[in-house]
Amino acid sequence: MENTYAGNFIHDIVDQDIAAGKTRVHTRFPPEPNGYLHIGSLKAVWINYTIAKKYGGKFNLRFDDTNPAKESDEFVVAMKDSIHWMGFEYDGGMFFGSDYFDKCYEYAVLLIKKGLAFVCDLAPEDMRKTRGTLKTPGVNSPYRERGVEENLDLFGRMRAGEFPDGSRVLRAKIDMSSPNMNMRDPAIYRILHKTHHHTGDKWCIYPMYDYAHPIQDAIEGITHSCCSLEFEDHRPLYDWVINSIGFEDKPRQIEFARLNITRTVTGKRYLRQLVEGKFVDGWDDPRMPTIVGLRRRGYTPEALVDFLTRAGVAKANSVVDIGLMEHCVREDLGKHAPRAMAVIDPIKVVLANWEDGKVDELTMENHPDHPEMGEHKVKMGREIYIERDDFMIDPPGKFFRLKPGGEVRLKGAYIIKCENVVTGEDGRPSELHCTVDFSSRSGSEGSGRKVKGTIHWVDAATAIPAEFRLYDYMLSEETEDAGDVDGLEETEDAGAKEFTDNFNHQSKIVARGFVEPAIAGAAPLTHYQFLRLGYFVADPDTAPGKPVFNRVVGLKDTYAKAKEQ
RNA sequence: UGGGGUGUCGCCAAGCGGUAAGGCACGGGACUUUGACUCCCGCAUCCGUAGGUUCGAAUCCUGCCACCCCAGCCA
Repeated sequence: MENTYAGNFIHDIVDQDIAAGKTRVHTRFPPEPNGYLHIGSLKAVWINYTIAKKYGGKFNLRFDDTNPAKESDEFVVAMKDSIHWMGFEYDGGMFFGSDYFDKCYEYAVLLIKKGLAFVCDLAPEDMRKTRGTLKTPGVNSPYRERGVEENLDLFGRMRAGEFPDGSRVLRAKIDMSSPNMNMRDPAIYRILHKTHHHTGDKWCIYPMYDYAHPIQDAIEGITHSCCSLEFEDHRPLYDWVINSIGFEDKPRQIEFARLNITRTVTGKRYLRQLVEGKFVDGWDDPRMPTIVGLRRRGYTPEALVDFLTRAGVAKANSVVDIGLMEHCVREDLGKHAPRAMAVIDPIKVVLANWEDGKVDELTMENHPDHPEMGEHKVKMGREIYIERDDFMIDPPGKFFRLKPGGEVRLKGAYIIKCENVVTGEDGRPSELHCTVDFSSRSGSEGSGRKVKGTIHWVDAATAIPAEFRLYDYMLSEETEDAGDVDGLEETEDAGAKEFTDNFNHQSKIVARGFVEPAIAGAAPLTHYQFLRLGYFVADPDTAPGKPVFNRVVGLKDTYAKAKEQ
């Protein structure tokens, strides 16, 4: 897509590096496999992937699995699938942070020998106490000046499994009075007797992110390591590790603002809570901002990339209106989705002057702007269904659709006139009796006759019952954005409670109506525009003869809007 | 005076000393066998704020204000 959208400051940085002599570009996406890929993490994939492509470089996928307590293969597989579906090819290869555990260990030994790391016996709470506060410096660990030999011996025994979890750590020896908390002798290895999803029981000590990440980047030859803003403070430590170990090719960390979207939650912790608490039907529930969820909701990779492109990349914290994301699918689907007819909330219409048993066959275009997409046939008999909303017994103001004594065009068929309304026991109209103007048949001589409104319909005799799942946003309008929710997390329980209270519990509605036979057997993930109803996608739950469609986005209904005011 | 960041239209976001791009949203009009789509047109005398430098500043300098991140043996 041609883009007149905002530039990307990271490209400027890479341009400068190239001008300064850098000869290649290599990026990576390093997720921890502890959840499903969502739109927020997709931004990171996209940024790193796009930079590699733009500069003819390689892109790696690397699972950052340095904490066996939180990771699993289910998530590895799921994330890979989502990245494949998006079409982001990791031509630099797929790796695991755990592939480098041997190297990490080796370098740790090197740091000890250089006098840049030491084994600390402080208990976790004592380490916290001696770290100081944001405004006061910390104090040196009593174990800080341990000799190299003793450190080597202790570290070796940590690895051998001689000590229990939490009893000791390996710390980088930097500066306990640094104003940057990350530099106050951070732990770089901890003891964790836990089976790793990838290395099994080979290790009982695991490197910390701040130590392992720069090593992983350096070993893979990464040149530009793009991550989110909260790691800015970690960059000095990242560079410290690279320089202390002495890597020749130094990767460079660049930070960008994460993606926030109104009425959407992207913190993995909260998403997990929705799944585990059964607030949604799973990680692929269409209300979820996961890639699998968005896919089931009808988003296409093209629409998602377009959205990320338009939202832009910058360093200012921001919340993008979800309307922009919807605009992007709407635009994509508007071009490619075939048009078809469905009725979600049906009311029966009997065509009084239609000869009993007569069946007409009408031709419907698949797309008004793309004749090459062809057309399909629709049968029509004496009884049809129209949308209940398309009829009003006592319409206020300008109402172009069907009303008593009024005329309306049935899309692709005839103009009908409402002669009589049958009222059901509940007081609502239950059936409409109309007469057909046979001379107005679409495509015929008389089809030029204009009436104010045109509505969609399905043939009662041949339409197939279908289920329509209408999904709303996960957060109500009052809860403006993810930030509102993330701000609640002070205490785990209070945050959790308040978050689930905020979840939009009315966000899934199931309607039962009809679709025309031609699309009843649509393959999962096939898109349609059901005319004014909006864009729909065939759900994977669809079974033979039992179509299920999810709403992607509705069309604007300016009449409905005017009515509200 | 802890440190690190960020502040440009309702929401994103360009701009890098020469006199405010673009997208979404919104408003108006044209078109229309769905009031959608599409197409036109409009939409910041102003860049957090107060000063300063300059012929000239959103862009440079200084002070202030606001918001975000950091005290995990998480990532």
